Amino acid sequence: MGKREEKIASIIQHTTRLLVHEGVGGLSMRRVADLAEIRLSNLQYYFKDREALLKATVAHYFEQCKTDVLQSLPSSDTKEIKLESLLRETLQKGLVLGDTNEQCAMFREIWALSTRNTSIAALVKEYYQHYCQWLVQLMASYTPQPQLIVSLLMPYVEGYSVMGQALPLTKEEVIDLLVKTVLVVIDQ
Amino acid sequence: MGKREEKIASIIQHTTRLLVHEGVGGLSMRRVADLAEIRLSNLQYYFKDREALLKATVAHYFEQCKTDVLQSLPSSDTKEIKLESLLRETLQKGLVLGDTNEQCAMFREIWALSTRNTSIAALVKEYYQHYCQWLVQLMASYTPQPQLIVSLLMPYVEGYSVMGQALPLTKEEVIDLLVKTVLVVIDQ
DNA sequence: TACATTTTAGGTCATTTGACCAATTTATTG
DNA sequence: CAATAAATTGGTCAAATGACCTAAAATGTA
Repeated sequence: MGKREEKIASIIQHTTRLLVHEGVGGLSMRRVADLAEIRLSNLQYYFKDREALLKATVAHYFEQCKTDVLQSLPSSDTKEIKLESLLRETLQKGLVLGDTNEQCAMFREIWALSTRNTSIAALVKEYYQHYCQWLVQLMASYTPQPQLIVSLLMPYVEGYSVMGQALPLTKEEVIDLLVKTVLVVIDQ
Repeated sequence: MGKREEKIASIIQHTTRLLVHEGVGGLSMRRVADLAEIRLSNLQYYFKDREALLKATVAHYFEQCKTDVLQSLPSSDTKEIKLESLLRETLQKGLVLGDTNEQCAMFREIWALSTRNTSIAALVKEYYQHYCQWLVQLMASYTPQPQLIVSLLMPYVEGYSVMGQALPLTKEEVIDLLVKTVLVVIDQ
C-alpha cells in the first residue's frame, strides 16, 4: 500500500469511527482531520468536501462487508455437510442484534443517510443484490429452490438485527424455528 | 386541544418533517422555529434544547405508530375469517419497501439515533415489544402457538423494509411464500 | 382592577463549520 | 541538478448554531 493509499485508509478509518460513535451529525471535516492528525486543508486535498468523504467511507464499508461475507460463507467445495448444518452455521453468524454491534451501528447511519442521498442508496441496494446472489449460489448446491430459501432468510436476518431483542424467543429458539421452517418448506 | 397543545403539535409536526427531509443533521432549533413560525426563544420555552425536542418528537412518532397499528389490526371479534386471510391481509399492509415510505424514513433516523441515545433506544425497544404483544394477542385466536408465528413474521416484515427491493421475488410471491410457510409450520 | 404566570420578542455571544487562499515543503521526473 | 507536480501548512471569512438574557405582551386569576 503506497503512502497515498495508507493515508486515505487512515482517513476513512477515522471517519468510520466518528460515524459509529457520534453519528452523521458529529461528522465534520475538522474532526476527521484532528483524529487523522492532519490539517484540515490536507484532508480537503484528498476529499474535496464532506460529501465526497462520506461517499468514499460508505463505499469502503460495503467493500469490507463483501470481504467478510465471502470469507465467512463455507466454500462450495465442502459439499459433504448437510443443508441443516449449513443453515445453522450461517444463521449463527448472521443473526446479530443491532444494538451490540459496531458494524450494525455503521449500517444504521448509512441506512438513514440513504434516505436523502441517492448515490448512497444505490450502494446499499447494490450490496444487497450481490449478497442475495452469493447466498443463492451457495444454496444452489443443496436445493433446487435456492431463491426461495434466500428470500425467506435474508429479510429475516436483517429484521432480526432491527427488532430481535424484542422477540419472545431466544436466538437458539429462533435458529431452531428457522431451520425447521426452511427444511419443511423445501420438502413441500 | 388547547392552544398550548396545538402549538406543541405544530412544533413536533414540523420537527418530524425536517427530520424526514433533511435528517438529524438538518435539525436545528432555529430551523424548527422558522418552520413553525415562532421565535427561537419561544421554541426554547416549550423545549429547552434540541435533545428534548428530539425525544418528544420520537415519542410522538411511536404514539402515532401505535394508533396506526391498533387501528389496522382486524378487531378480534371478527373471528369468522380464516387464518390465511388474516395473514394475507396483515402482510399486504405490513410489507413496505422502506425507500418509498415517509414513515420508514422517519424510522431510519430514529434507528440511527438510538445507537447513541439510550432513551430513544428504550422507546424503540418498548414499541417493538408492545407490537409483538398485540400481534401475539391477535394470532392467539387462530393458533395455539401465536408466539411462533409472530417470531417468524415480525423480523421478516422489518427486514423486508430494509432490503426487500433487492429480493428476487415480487411482493405477491413473498406473501404467498410466507403464508404457505406459516401454515405448514403450524401444522407440524 | 391588580397581580402573578405564561408566552412572545429581540438580541448578544462564543463556537463550530465549510469554503477558500497563499505559501511552503516534499516527491518525482526529465 | 532543475523543473514540475503532489502534498502539506497556516490562516481568513462568512454563515450557522446553541445557549443565554432581558423586557414586553398576553393571559389567567384573585
